[in-house]
Amino acid sequence: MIKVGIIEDNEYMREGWETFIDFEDDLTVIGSFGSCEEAFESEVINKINVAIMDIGLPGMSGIEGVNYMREHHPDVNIIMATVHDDDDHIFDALKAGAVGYLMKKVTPDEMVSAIRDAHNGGSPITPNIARKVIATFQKAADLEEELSEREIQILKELATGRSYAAIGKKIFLSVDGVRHHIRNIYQKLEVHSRSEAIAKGISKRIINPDRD
Amino acid sequence: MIKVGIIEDNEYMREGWETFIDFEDDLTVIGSFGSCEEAFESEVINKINVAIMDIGLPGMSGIEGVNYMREHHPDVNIIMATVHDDDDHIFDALKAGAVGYLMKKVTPDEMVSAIRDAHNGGSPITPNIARKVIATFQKAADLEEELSEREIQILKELATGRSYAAIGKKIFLSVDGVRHHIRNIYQKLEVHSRSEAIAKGISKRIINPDRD
DNA sequence: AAACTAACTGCATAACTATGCGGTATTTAC
DNA sequence: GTAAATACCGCATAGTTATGCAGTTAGTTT
Repeated sequence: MIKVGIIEDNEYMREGWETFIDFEDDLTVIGSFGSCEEAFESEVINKINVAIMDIGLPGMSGIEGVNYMREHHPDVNIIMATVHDDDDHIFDALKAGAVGYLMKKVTPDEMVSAIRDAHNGGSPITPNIARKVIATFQKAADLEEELSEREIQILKELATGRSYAAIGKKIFLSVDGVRHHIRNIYQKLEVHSRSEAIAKGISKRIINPDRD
Repeated sequence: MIKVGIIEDNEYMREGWETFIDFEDDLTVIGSFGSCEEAFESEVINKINVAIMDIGLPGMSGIEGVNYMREHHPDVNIIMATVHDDDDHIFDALKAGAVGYLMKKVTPDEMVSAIRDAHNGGSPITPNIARKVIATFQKAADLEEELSEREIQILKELATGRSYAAIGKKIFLSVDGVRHHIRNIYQKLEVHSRSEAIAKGISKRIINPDRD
């Protein structure tokens, strides 16, 4: 039995969700709240398995609520359910720790399916939003010139904080040889400093410090 | 009618997929190949709407194939279907441009549902992989000390390439005042240079150059 | 042949970064 | 009162970065 919590200020929507979620054999709504504050004061907050969270709420916003939940009730899986389909809301919610993101016009079938998905370790996201999220992993195709393998290698080294001299020692070039490549990198990335090159290189998925 | 292409070196698997995909009213397999090279030489390659792509293929790998498709047939939606559930394969595939990622043990129902999802602008991903992908957006919780708002602001400025003096002018501090904060940032992030701070700040989702 | 390009190198120099050391002012706790 | 922590500031200095200018070598193109 998946225990569901709903945090949504519109009471008609809240009751509508409650009704069709409770209709499912394996789901039960154990708490339904008009605001985060109300939810956090309840006795059931730590018994919820999956929470459906609106973003635009009175008082504390849904995103702030996710931050709070992540800190105080980290085992609750939170799905955002909202009208906001802009990047800021999407990525702020994911950054805060939401595991799913649904547009409010989602069908009852899709909602219960999403709850099960989230409970089973998945990440239910409305399709066009999911595509938007996945697209952020794609290597940028809008650079006029691609960096060579050598340039990418050097950019990776820049991101580790190494000096030109240390990089040169590692790849068997003089300091000025390294600098020559770095000039090319800056030109291709249309930046003017090491800092900009690193930031842009990571943002455009040319390098990835977590995995390189 | 969604036109499907299959690129998979195991012929039994290929035929199995073909059979149940063709069984659907709205799906049809218009091409089935044992390798990327074979697929790219075919006359139907540019008619495919959704391609199911293995990663471990003879000759060109599936990920290299995605890179090629993205360049030559950018309208084809590619779903990886593979046994590899490690980060490198996942993120290399997404980086290359795959819109979906399925573990091979996926059920026939899930596969056809994924094809429709991808065709309709979504991003079908096996649940535990999707969760892993979404988790990369979460702000890191493993830092011993959180950066203050002021420190985050300064880190954002560092990533733009501004000098300490320019940053100080912007936020009404002396160069040495800025430097004082920067020392604190380095300490909290456990880094020793501007470059490392920027790379780590982006990786840990403390700052996001695309949106800041 | 000459011209062009890319990779590597060098030198000079101004600006910038990071470190060490020191300080003041304010707030909080004992 | 004292002590500790935080935010801001200052100075000196060595190391590093970025720019401008120049060069050599090898390969490719005209």
